[in-house]
Amino acid sequence: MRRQQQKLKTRRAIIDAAFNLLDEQRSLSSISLREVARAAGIAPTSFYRHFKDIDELGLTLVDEAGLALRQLMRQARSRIDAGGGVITTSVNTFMEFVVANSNEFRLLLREHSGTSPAFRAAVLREIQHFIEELSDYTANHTGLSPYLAGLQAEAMVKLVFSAGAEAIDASPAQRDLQAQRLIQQLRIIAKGASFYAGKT
Amino acid sequence: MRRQQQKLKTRRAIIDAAFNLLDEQRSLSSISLREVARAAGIAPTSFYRHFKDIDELGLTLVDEAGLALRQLMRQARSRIDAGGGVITTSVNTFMEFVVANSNEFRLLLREHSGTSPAFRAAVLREIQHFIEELSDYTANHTGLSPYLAGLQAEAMVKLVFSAGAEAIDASPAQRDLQAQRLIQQLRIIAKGASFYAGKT
DNA sequence: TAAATTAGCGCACACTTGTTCGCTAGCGCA
DNA sequence: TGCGCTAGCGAACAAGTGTGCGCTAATTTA
Repeated sequence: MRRQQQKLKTRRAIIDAAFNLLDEQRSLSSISLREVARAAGIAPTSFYRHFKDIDELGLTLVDEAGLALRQLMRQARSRIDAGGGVITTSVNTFMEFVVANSNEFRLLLREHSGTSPAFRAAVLREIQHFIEELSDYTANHTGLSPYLAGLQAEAMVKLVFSAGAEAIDASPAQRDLQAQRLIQQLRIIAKGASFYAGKT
Repeated sequence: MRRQQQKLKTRRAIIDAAFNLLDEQRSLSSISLREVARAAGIAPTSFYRHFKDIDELGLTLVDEAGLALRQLMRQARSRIDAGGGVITTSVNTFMEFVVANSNEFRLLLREHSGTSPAFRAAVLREIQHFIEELSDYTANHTGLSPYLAGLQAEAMVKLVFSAGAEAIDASPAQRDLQAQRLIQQLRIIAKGASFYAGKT
């Protein structure tokens, strides 16, 4: 059994090494197999024992990052149930994630508009998941029509991701300001949507 | 004088060649100097007669794309003055640009979240310009406070760019649907903002 | 007309890249 | 204990990269 554990361990080493390479200046398409192997402390050829491609590694990274974000949202929802505004709690949780897992978020951000169709699709799946969850939540809690809830959720998620993109390079003070602005913008959307719901 | 004209001509050839390379699968950081030179019909070393770096070429491309977009918005404003809804006209004009100049828009989109700080800053400047213009416009035409107008403009521009990112890979039918959704979302924001203006 | 400038080129160099091919050392099962 | 399996390695390859150097040919200037 110790054999498989060792294999999992170096697989983890590869993944972690790749995440660490994805800093401010690097993207998935710009890191090389050899570079990852070097950082993971293995020979370039050993990489193939764990991943068929560097693309396969990339998809794994996107999945891991998306999973981390999804887990975060569950955590945020539980906090909401414990009290506190929906919007404020969600935004603060999101911002915490962006700061604490900047490389993961950067990965999602870059590959969302990146050059690889497969990566783009993978990120889009994650975002769509996000929108659906938020849409269901607001439909249940506000009585908005499913269509309007979806419209609102889509707009909100897009704004949140957009704000996250700015926050990632900002100072803590700037980040607070951006969070405040974002919260106000989300409230505007919520008000606007409820207005349209009342009209129809 | 014919000497300088020739130089400008090959400079243009380089720029155009680079734009043509920036298709669905390529980004600024993934195109090589030699590749651009090959596409422009010159020797790799001749590239240096026109640009110091490939980064200098990149900044030139960002500037050109931003300029094209700005010119487009002027055109949109003139159409609005001639009649037609502000939101509808702007969205339609924007979508036309995305389709007609997909490589230019893709460039802005990718480098907005790309790996080069210089490119990111350049794109951000263009977007900020956008937001300011829209903010001024709405402040003048709706009587919203400058702060609220800015908040609204920022949210709108972010949504528009986000929608453009999706539209670029979509079929014409999908694009129409996305445009419709975007228009509704922008109206929601407008309504929400006016509500907040009335309250304060 | 003679001299100076310069856009463009070919050659060369030192690197980095992905991937194939045998090989070895050691774990896991019988 | 002995045998099979396999994670990991080193060498090698063909291809691509950025960039420095010196040259040519033609335009511009004096």
